[in-house]
Amino acid sequence: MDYTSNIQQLQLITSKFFQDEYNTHLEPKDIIVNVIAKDIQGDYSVVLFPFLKRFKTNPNELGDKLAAYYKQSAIGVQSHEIIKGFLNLTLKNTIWTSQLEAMLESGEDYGRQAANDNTVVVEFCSPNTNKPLHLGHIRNILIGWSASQILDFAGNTVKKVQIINDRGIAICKSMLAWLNYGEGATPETSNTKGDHFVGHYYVMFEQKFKAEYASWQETEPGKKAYADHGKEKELQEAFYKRYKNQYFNTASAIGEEARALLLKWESGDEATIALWKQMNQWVYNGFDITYAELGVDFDKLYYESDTYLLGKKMVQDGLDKEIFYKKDDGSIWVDLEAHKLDHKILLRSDGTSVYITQDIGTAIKRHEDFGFNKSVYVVADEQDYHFQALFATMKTIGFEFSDQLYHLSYGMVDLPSGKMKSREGTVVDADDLVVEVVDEAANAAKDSHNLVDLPEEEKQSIFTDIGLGALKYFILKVQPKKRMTFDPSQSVDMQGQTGPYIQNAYVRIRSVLSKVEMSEMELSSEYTWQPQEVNLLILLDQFGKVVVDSAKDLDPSNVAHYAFDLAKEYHKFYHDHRILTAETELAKAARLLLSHKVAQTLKQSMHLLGINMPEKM
RNA sequence: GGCUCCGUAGCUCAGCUGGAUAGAGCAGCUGACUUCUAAUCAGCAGGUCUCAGGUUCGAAUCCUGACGGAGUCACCA
Repeated sequence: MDYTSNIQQLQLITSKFFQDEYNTHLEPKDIIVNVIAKDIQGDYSVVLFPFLKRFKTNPNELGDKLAAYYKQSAIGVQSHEIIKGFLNLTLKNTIWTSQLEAMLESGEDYGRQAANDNTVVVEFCSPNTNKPLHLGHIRNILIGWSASQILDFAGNTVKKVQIINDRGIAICKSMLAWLNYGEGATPETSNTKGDHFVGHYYVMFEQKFKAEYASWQETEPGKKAYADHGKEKELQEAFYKRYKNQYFNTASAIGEEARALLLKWESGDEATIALWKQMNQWVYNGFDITYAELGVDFDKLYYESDTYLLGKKMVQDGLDKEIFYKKDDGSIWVDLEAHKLDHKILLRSDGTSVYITQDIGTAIKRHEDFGFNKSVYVVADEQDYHFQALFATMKTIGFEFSDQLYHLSYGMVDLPSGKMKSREGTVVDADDLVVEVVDEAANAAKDSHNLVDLPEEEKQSIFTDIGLGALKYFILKVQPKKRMTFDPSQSVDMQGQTGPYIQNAYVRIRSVLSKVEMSEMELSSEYTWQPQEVNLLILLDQFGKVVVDSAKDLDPSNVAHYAFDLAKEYHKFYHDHRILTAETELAKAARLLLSHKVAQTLKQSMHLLGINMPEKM
């Protein structure tokens, strides 16, 4: 917890050097210290260029002075070399021993940052209740979960929440289809997972609607709509695509029915509410299974049906205070031009709420509940504008905490064939995907002699860890803001830069450690660390910085790449060095303890990604 | 069209708060298991960092502009 990395120490001492020698204050963090590039002699390098002009000196003079200063300080510089403006340092062997000792002392908490007073709310997943979760939700969930873990490990108090969009026209569509065609079926009678069950009726509604729309296009009113409203040179097909929503709201019989159901819901019609509750419950039961499969949970759930009224009230208040304005048709708007945005509708002319209305209510409730220092919304980048508008609206209303709202925007997931389109049935279902990756892991393990004797249940648990490890790592290794291509065949790869590769490094270590009594092992300052061991120590030393940076940027991919680098370096070390039959007892103990720390750090890194480590594979 | 984001090896991605010769993995080709777990390791090959200017000791990284791709600009969410 109070571990200070070598780079931090070098920065601190260098800052002190400039204070002592030049009577100038430099922020330690502004002093550039790098891990040395491969193929160059040394462990760390200090970049001298930035100081040369300022202190009217040259690299050799400054470098020698600095090196001399280091040598009398605690950092333990063994030797130095000045090359092209870089001061390259090799640390004393004993520094590595003492650093590893400090790491071991921190145990599982190595890398964890001291607790601060910040509460961070992280919203993620936030599904609609009319259909099952898909690949897009999976990226969302994994990013949100991992960001939460990282924030927690970085010292914050974290609250994981979601807003469930449980009301509105979408769920009414499913309800209507069930009423008309369900014949009283339930998830139990049809032996279907609840969310899929409800989704089935949603799809059914869309199909019926589509058919109705197609035949309407052949009727006189349908043709007339094209003639009247079609733009010049607009093809029929394009027009009808554009006109679909309007048709739904004005001419569609089935649309009329759905909207009538929504009105009944809003007026609190008992039977409608009961059905709505029932269908939502089916969906929640289904979601819960998916969350459990993915290994995620939430601290608090918000429901749109609970928050939209507060949102409406805030809009009314804002109107009363003339922060917002009303158009002649009765719709209420906010002018966000001061924020370089547009005008945004807050309430429809019929008084019903739109998306942003409930988001206002939700933000307020959330602030009341947690008094957060930061509230993070994990939502795809297609909603970038929406969140700008939401935050600006909150600011316009006058909420101080509006500056603490943050949209963690992530890119949408594409398939190799292009965009996922529900209409074309190319959406990858979350549950199917999980089954697929776990099957693939089982398939890859069928020849493993390490698992043959295990009970079936234990094997299944390992396959789940590995399959999910592959899937989660594949998604999390990409920076959130980048759009990513999801190639199903690549996502189940278990070789190279993958989750299983990292898990394998851990498993190898665990296997070795299981053959000795670790409590008898002691580090000795007599042992001279080998280059590959120093490489591992350099990586381990950086873990805290990785945690801090990842928390600051809300970027799990940073942790993912770190875990891979560490695993890769370990695999190499493992290949080239004997551990249990090391040259000397000193070497054996040193390597065992080093391996132990690597295993712990790998496990912790993967934990931050929401990935479990199996003990065998 | 306005605004926002992205553009690095055949493919998937790092590196981006400016630092040394731009890195991994996959795919391709060569090798290494009677050995602590080969889901591993080593090697070969693969680049105009989209392009053009600018800033500077130094630019994949910062700025400007172009080109290419995506998103958004709903009384949808």
